[in-house]
Amino acid sequence: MKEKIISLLKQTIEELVQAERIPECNMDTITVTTPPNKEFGDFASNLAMTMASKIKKPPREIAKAIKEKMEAMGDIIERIDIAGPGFINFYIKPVMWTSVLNDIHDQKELYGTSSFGRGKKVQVEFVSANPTGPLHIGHGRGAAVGDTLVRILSAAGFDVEAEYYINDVGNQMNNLGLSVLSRYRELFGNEISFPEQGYKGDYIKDLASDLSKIHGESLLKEDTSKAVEICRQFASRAILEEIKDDLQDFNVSFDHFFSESTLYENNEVDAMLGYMKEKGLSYEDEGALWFKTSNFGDEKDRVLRKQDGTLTYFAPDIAYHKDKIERGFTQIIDIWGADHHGYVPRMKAAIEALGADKECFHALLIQLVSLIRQGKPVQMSTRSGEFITLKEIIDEVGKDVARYFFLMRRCDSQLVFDLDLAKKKSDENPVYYIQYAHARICSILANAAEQGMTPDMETAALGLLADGEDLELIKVIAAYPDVVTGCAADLEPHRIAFYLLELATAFHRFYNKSRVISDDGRMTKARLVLISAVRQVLANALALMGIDAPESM
RNA sequence: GCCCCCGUAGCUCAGUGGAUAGAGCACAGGAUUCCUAAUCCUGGUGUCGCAAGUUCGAUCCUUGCCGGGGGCACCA
Repeated sequence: MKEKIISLLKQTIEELVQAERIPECNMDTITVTTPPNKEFGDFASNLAMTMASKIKKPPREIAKAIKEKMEAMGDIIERIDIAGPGFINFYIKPVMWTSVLNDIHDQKELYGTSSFGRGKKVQVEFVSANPTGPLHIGHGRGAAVGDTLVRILSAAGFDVEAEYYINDVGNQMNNLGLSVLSRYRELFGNEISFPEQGYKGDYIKDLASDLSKIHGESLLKEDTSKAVEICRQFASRAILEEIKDDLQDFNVSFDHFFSESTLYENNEVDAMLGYMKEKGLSYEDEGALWFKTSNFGDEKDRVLRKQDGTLTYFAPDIAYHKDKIERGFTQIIDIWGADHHGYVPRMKAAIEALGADKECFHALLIQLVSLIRQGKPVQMSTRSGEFITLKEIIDEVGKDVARYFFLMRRCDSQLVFDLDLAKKKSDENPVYYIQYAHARICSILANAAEQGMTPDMETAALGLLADGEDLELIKVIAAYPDVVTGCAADLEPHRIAFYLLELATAFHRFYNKSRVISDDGRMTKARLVLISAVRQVLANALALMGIDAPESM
């Protein structure tokens, strides 16, 4: 509907320009918004005010010219008001709104999708936790945000790939092997000092125990380096499988798991270093190899290869992003924990140095999650191995509630996850409130079906809905496509969560004021079409968040 | 010291270069012979952290300050 107003407005301006009533102007900046108050119409534009300074005419005069022209050509518009300093307020003919019911009926689960993204290739990389331990609650937020963003971008017409980068090379992995080996030796009574930087969680003991069932005592006799290698491989594979299981239980899926080790196998890291040298972007100093990130806006240069000859984490990461660029993505979106924000300028520098447009790279930073149980914070520390895992959260509150809670704040806002609220099956819990709206509609539709009535577009008199509570509800579902494209354009998945709450509220209000199945046969038919459309939109929006739409509760 | 994010109702948080800044919770009262009461309705509160600047217009943009969190590695 908003799109229709914008195109009408553009057409009007063009005609006014041709008639030389106003001079040429830029049409791309036309904005149409939903006004803060119903009294100001269904849509409003501040166009006349923004044009006023450029063409040196009073805004109300410009608005008047637009109003006269547009009112004459509108099948959609009932009337136009000029208000305040020069707002143009549009009032849509009530009957026009009911056409959205036809759209929803025709498009079903595709209602809300668009060609906004024009099929552009986009990659979203998220979670990417090292396979050194189970996913914890912080990863959960990243997973919920990333997966939902992928679904939204896809709905908005982008060609999206979801990728998980596995850091399966380097110190952390060695550390994992050492930790498991120590626990393994412990099992056989060998008192071995546990590595200082080792992983202390109980899952390490479980892995050691599994290993002992396969290998018996044989690893005790191996060289330490070989034993560590065996432990490392066994543990990282097992942990990665567990991560994948957790993600599946969380309704999160990836198109591609990208292993860091393949960068070395395919010589991509060396190739990147060669590229840097060739372009004169790297230099040797104090025995280390540096990358001139300061040429691209970073505050200082960064080390690629350390004095001891080993590479920093940054080096393979550049090679990884080079690989992404070469795969032809027009947008590369990385979802990181907010503690990595200092890493953004150097990654942007790398993207630019690699010859790509730095605007194509977006780092979405996810703020911290803290847990509250019985009003008290739950202490967590990765180092001590005391952290709440994603699996524990899912087991305790369920996948749907967890996903919603992770998405009910803006990404850059810290999140307090209240476990008691999450488990409450009452009106305080927004997830059940929303799902209940869907279940209620299903229940009404089932009752209607028992009486031999199903929603039928052909025979329903939709004109009956162009008023009162019915119209209010229609306006909410009509806004849905704009919400989806808005989320995609600004990379803000949390807006779906807020929209769902708004839609559920609108439906519950409608339910309490109006009966769907009544003695009035014509109204019953029309409202069955209406609630069936509402159900479809609830289901579509819930699907974007990866949350179930239950038929009964 | 430098950098990033946040600061909006009692609490948790949305929101916007524009019109009277919103929701949920909490608190109080009310609604169901009828499609699920996991529901709805009615109540009111704001120095949009502080100050200056840009603007016809700033809670929003810029700068400085205050407060909270995070980051400043030849760790990953």
